[in-house]
Amino acid sequence: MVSIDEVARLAGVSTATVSRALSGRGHVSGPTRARVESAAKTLGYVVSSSASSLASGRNRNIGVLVPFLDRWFFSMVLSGTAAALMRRGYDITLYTLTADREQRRTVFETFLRRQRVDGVLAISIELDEGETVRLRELGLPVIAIGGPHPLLRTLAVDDVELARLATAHLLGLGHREIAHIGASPEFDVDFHIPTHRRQGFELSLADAGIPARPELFEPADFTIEGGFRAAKQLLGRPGARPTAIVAASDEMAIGALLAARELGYRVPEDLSVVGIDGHELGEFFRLTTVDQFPLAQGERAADAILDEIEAPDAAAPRTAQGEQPTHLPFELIVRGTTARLER
Amino acid sequence: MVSIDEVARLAGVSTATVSRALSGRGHVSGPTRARVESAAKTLGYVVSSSASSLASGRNRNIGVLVPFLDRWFFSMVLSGTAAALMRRGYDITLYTLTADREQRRTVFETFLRRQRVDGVLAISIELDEGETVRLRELGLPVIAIGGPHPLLRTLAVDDVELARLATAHLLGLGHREIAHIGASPEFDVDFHIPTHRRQGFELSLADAGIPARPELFEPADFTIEGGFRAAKQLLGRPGARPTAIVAASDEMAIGALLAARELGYRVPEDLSVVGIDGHELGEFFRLTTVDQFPLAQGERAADAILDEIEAPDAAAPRTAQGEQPTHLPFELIVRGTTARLER
DNA sequence: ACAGGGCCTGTAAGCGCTTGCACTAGCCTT
DNA sequence: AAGGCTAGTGCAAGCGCTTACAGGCCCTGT
Repeated sequence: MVSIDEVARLAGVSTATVSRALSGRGHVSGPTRARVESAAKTLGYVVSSSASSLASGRNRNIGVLVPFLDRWFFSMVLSGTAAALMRRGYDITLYTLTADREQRRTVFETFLRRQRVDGVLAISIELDEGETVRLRELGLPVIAIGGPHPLLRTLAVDDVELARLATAHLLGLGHREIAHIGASPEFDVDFHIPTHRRQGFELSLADAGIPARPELFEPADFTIEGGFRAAKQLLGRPGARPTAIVAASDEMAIGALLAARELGYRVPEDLSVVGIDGHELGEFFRLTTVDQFPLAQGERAADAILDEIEAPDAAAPRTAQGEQPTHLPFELIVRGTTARLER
Repeated sequence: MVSIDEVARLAGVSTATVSRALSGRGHVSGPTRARVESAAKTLGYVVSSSASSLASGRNRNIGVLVPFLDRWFFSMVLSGTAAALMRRGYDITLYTLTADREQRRTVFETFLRRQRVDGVLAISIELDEGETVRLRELGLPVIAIGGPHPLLRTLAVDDVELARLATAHLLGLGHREIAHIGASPEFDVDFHIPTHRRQGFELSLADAGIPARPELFEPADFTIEGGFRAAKQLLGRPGARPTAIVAASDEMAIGALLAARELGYRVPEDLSVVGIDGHELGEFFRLTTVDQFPLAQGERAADAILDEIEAPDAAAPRTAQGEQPTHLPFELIVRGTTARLER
């Protein structure tokens, strides 16, 4: 591997000047910089990250914590993050946090402490207090997507409002018997997303003067299959037939769609269904949904953390612990699974 | 951050001994090792990766190249890789290779040359010759999953056999009019996977003495929607109605299932459908498929590269360039979408 | 009893960069 | 005209580890 000395020799300057020319720090005259750059290019020189990190304390590397890689939502956020970081010349080191406490501990106490990253992005991941503390103790910028996290700077959608928007759409179409497919209590580990969405659903009904009816709530597990089963319950039950369903995720909404079809319901004529998330399959199923733009979420978080790292006054944003989460945008996408209630 | 000197002082030994005790290289007596370990634990010491890398040339870090993060198959392979690497104490640095040539070049010429990784895993990614050469020039172990790659050590399933197995299953059930949903030619960039699967399909038919009928082939784009459209073509066409379909991916098979349902076919009574891959949605749709265990593929590749890196005789495996790809296992999973042909 | 050979440990020389400091030269103030 | 600045460059001291080398010790075989 070619080293900085060879570049310095070829360009006829000291290694200090090469370092300054290539990193853009300190003063280097135009012609000198050009000579150095051309020498580096000729030799195919790239700074050694370990030597550079050791000397400067900077890594050009961000640690990203994710709970799963194989779920659509997280993949999208991660995609956005990866693209944005790469654009700005940063590497991304991936840490998958499973439920295995022992392994999680290793991540926080060993992997993240190797001084390999300049900042940490926690994507949609529930952290216990110890983990949060250990994260803060790294002394690095940390940004969480999805929250709230009491002690971390957080970017999150307002799940209550999200669900409220979905529900209001159905109300606006004249529906009154609206069911909700949410999550079983044990799924509520995830920042209470299901709970918040259920709250939004109920608040929206309340706004319209409609009392919540427990028999129109059915828990599921955020999968297509779960949504399918829940919808079968909801639609197969004697009495109380809803004319519309708000599912707390697009996967569950799609499951509901398939269930409805199997039971002979026409969608949207006999039943309206709205989902939440903006899942890629939504388009095929013509699913009306509230999109939360996960790709953009990832990009935004990546840019935010790099801004924080590269900010001259690094102190400012991090002191703002416990601040209100920054709210991310979402949008109702009306497609073909919701329609005005005919009576 | 606590440094090795503090640990040395607390344990009453030299930094050299601390390094040896903690890394397991060289000889350290039992009691000394114990003292060092306890001192390290007390102080919460973790070796600085940059200092360690600079001094030793080892990074405990593997670069992983993927084409997409948001497709189920790649996510699964990556999941497996991440889990296996973490188990063995390695970090994983992720590089997403898009179609943007310029950006790809940066990855090969800058990112990967920062001497940050000890090896590279190329997951299901088509590399042009220049890229392959640059990869080899890194002087690091490289393993590709999915191939073949002429110049790289490769782990891959035999796509011809995969499709052959799927087709043979239908033949074994008595089907003779079997259609195939494969890929449009422009999708063949991916190692000719579609082409190979089509070959397997046709070979299997030939084995049974059945001539290939072009009207029973329909191209699609590997998505549910594509499979749906293709199946509609196949099943809606006058004359030549197939009694079974082999789809080159589970997503397309699911699309076909939905199309069949919409056209009033009962599956599997009127139509058998078999997919390929082992997609998570397969279970819900009761899809018969040939599983290729992507998670295990990722784990296996990770273990293989670590073995190569940690092997005492590092020379051996890498000389074997251009060797035959190691073939990965696959297995027919019979579920509910295929049945014996009733006549 | 003594050479030979492990085992265990310390000393110190780097690994390849970055950056504080020193210095020079030119330019701007006053 | 003198002092003060700033830009541009080089020198050299680290950054926090790893490891070759050397030395001391103890065990073994003959």
